[in-house]
Parts: sequence; structure tokens; C-alpha cells
Amino acid sequence: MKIATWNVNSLKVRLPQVLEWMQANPDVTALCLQETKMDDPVFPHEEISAAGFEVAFAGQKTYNGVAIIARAPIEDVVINLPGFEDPQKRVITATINGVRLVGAYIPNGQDLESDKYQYKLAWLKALLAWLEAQMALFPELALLGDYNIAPEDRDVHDIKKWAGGVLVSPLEREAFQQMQALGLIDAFRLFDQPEKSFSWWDYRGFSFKKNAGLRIDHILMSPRLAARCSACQIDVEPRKHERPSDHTPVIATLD
DNA sequence: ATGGCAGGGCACCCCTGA
Repeated sequence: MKIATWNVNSLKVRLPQVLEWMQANPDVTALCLQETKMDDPVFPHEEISAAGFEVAFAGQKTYNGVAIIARAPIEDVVINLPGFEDPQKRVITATINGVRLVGAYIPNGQDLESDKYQYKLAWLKALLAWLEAQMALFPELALLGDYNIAPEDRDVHDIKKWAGGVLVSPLEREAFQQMQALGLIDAFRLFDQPEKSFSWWDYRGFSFKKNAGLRIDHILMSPRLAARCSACQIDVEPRKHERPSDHTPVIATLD
């Protein structure tokens, strides 16, 4: 089975591409989506069901919104981070084929002086507590999503351009390292990867063409799940599509 | 140094993203 994550930047616009991608990737058992930007009453669950998939979702108008599309039953769904009051819909946790999946859209933070950055740090702290609790219950767990963190300088096309801003700040990278300290493993770095591998490219300035991107979408795995992981790759194909999301999927293969 | 592009809201200009 494969598990994947994709920030679609509006499911309303990207639904046809998502369904097409699922058909083109029949081994993908579960796909975590971020930035659906759709409130629950207008979520296209009927179209997704009609295409033959299970779906779970938690959305809001205009911003954020997460979902899981799957080829197997989606069980024990939890929305958001229990104990962390948050009107923003950014997390959906569920069990699929016995694997606990945490799909997350970690806040962007805007800039280091912003209240949104403080929110990001508080949010990361709450996520860490949730991960620790879930890992104790589920030995096979993955955190998939748009982390809005480039964990290392090699995950940034031009570190000089991004230094001093969000996505690369020391406190955010520290939060990423704290996840690793819980035992979570970056599936992408388990394997040899091409240099300059990115999952996001700005719409502006021909960034994709120039491969001026960031690796901010990740799949972290518990040790037991990482032991089952035989591949992890970024699928750049959807980024070449007409009207693409600015993010592209990341896929992990589990034996 | 700044804005570039895209999506959504609710109305044409503003907010947010990364």
C-alpha cells in the first residue's frame, strides 16, 4: 500500500485533478489533502464516493480544511487537536488498514513578528503532544501533510533568500526535530534522493520551471511504520498540469 | 527593495498563502 499527502490549494478547483491522480495511482490507499478551503456542507463527498473512494473531511470557508480520501475504510476519525481550542480546521486523524494517519496543515506563520507565528509555535506544541499520545496507542503511525517547515538548508532552493523568515526559522526547525526526538522518521530521507528535491514552488516568477522551490510537505513515520517503508518520492507531475496547485504530492510505499 | 501569481470573498479591492 501507499500513503500520500497533497496540499491542493482549493479542492473546488482541484477535485478533477485529485480524482484523476487517484485513478493514475491505484496503489495509493490513502491520500491526505490540505487547504480544501470548503465548508463541510458543500464538500463534494458524493462525487468522491461515486468515484469509488471513502472520504473523511473537516473544513471551513475560505481557508484551511483537511480531508482523507481512501480505498479502504476510514476508522476512528478525530478532527483537530484534542485539548487545543482552534476554530481553524487543520488536522484529521484516522486509521486505515491498521495504520494511524495524522493529516495536518501546519500554520504558515506569515512572518516572525506576526501573531500568526506565535500561533504556529503554540500549534506545533499541541501537535507534538497529540503525536506523543497517538504514538503510545498506535505503533504504526504517520504524520502526513503540509508542515510549512523546510527542515534543513538543502530543502530550500536558495537559503539566503529565505533566511530570517518563516518556514526556516530555528524555532520551527526545532519543533520538527522534537518530532524526530519522539522517534518519528522523515520517510523521504530514508532513501537516496535527487538534489534539489522540492514539494512547493511559488506560482510567481517561473519558480517551477527554475526549480526554485521548498520541501515543506513531509511524511514522518513511527519506527515500526518506517521499518515497512520501501520508498518515498515526490510526484512532480501534477505541478505540470494546467491550473496546478502550488504543492505537489509526496508518496510513501509500505510493504 | 518590491512585486510577481492564485484562490476566495463578496463586489473590484483586499486578505492569505509560502
